[in-house]
Amino acid sequence: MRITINTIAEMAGVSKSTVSRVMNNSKPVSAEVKKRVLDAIATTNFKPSAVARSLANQKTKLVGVIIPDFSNPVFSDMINGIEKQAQIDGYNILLCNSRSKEESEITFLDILIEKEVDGLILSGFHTSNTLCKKLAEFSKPIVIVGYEDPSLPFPTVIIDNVQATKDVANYLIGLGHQHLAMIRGPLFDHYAGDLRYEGFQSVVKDHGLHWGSHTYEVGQYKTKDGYKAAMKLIQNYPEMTALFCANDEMAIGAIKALKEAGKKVPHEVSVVGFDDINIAHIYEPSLTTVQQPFVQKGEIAMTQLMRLMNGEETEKKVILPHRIVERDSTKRKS
Amino acid sequence: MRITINTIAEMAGVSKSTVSRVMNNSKPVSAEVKKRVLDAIATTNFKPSAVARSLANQKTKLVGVIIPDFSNPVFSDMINGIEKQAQIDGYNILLCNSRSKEESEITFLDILIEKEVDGLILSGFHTSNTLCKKLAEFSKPIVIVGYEDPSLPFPTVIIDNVQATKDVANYLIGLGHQHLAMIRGPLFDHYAGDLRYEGFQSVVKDHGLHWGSHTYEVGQYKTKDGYKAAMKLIQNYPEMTALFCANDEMAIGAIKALKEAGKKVPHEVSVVGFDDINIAHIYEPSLTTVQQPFVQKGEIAMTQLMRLMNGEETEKKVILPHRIVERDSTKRKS
DNA sequence: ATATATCAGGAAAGCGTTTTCCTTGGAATA
DNA sequence: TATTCCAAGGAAAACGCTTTCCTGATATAT
Repeated sequence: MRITINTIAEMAGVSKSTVSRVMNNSKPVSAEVKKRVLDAIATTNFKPSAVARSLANQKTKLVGVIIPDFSNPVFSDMINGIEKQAQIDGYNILLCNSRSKEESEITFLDILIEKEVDGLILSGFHTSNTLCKKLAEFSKPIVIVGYEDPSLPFPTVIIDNVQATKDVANYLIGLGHQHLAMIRGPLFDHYAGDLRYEGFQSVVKDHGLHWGSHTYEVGQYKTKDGYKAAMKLIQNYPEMTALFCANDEMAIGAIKALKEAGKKVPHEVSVVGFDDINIAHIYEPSLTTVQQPFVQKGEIAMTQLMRLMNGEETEKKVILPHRIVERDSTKRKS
Repeated sequence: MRITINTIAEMAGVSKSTVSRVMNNSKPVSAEVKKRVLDAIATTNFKPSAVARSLANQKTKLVGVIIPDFSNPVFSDMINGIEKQAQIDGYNILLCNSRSKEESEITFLDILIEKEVDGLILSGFHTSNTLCKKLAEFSKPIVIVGYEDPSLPFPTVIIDNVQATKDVANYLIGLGHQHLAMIRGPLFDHYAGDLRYEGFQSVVKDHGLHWGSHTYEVGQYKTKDGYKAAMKLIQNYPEMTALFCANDEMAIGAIKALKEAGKKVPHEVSVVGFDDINIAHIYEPSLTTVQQPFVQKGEIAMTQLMRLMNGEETEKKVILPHRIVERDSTKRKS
């Protein structure tokens, strides 16, 4: 026989209402009765059922988190932040790895709705009509983290990707480089592919430097994409002395390609990455890159969500700081 | 007003029992009635509440996963496997990151019990008395993955750490090395610290080679630990030509130290890691290491758990294969 | 002294399902 | 034709809590 609130009520010789009141401090209970109840709870090691509790008060203390890939350290750091913050208010996270597949996103969304999570954190999402409709129907708080989606009306936590890449361009130009190239992310993706290109290219053009279809390539953020793209750039744009990659993995692939092509990094070509994942400072040469606060991103997203779940207001958009971390893969043009 | 099973029942002009039967195929319902119900469900977009369902049938379709660190790629791969498998039977995972803190483990365990998860996967745990008691009280299936704990009576999924490290020793000796050293993990930890030392050292001794307190160091699995430990070994054991590290991160730290000390890898010293994390093949020199199937580990752990939750039997211990991946950090002794 | 407010605690309804136990009408059997 | 079965579907209990509403007793105000 399972121990329930009734067991405790009987043992303590009170009604279950009283037990509930003791557990939740929801109404005063005389000291003497309270002691009897607490004793009964302690001796039986009773734990109230979160399921029953959720049904009764229509709160699950669960938040759903949908991310595209949690092998990616970028996301696991973020989840770390989310989880850390969630713990404070006793929330648990229901983690869903969509593997960037739209059908998974839909399936997971349905599951999370059925599980009646109290809120949702989205991080990389195919914004189809089906999805938008479902998100709209889901009448509980939602926060988006890591990317912007103008078609979605939810609070967002991001960094300023355009400004960050402008900074990179200015930094490289400041080092005396005149022939800049870029390996950008895919077009129309949600991982800031366009934004990061946008900023970089605009500064290069503003300085009247060389820019055209042969000065950049597109990659899918993987090491091998960086490698391939760099190989092409070496061919098409041999004057290049500085290369900016839209994430660190591609940057490392690019460095590999440059080495193989006999171009020394940083002596002949400076390379800059983006994200500052762990490997960036371990690799040799250690990678100059744009650092963004992933853990904090997760923390703030969760904080925002908790505010919303408490019925409070939040800013529509939080922009977190980024900074360039200078390491051994860049050097003043000699 | 919320849409519930009652709404559907009214719309279709049937009792809620019938609606439930249609949704679960739990009893035959005439084709005509079934259609009315399904129509009502479709037009209202009704989703039954998982909470209410859980309360009624005493199953949550949730499994708890407690891991010590999910920034570690070793664990995120495993979670990937767990999650992938869980999806098949419609289970969701409740992820708990204990950050290796015993109090967190206890707190999470309590939470998971309250949430009435249907099963538990443990991966790295401080086996205190409190914890053991709680685990015993939790009367639902538990599977342990990644480490062995003789004091716990639960099914386990692991690799043969002792054999793996024996293989490494034999491999290095086979390459002609006579002066082997090791950077081992902490004593008494659950991440195979002792086991990995055990196997390696026994083979070295069996071959009558040099072994003593100056031929190995202890590290906490981080890059900087590997670096420091290697520095000491270079001092204390300058004849060393082969170094085995209990994980890849320490191996990379060690290579850094060796380079700085002017010892070329692999020409003067061969280095072997353990785990084959992503960085191992990206680093230069790429790292010879022991590969273990993390994703599969997670998958199998979850499969076992699902069997148990279905009341089926499972093996007490599953041992997964490992293999040495030979890369550029090792070389025949010249 | 009487009327009113305050307080602790119990009874019962409600949360949204599933499932057991009935009822009913028609088909199959005697 | 009378009896037995069976299938479809409804009523109600159950799951384990929270919360509203009520009661009776004690304290306060008149």
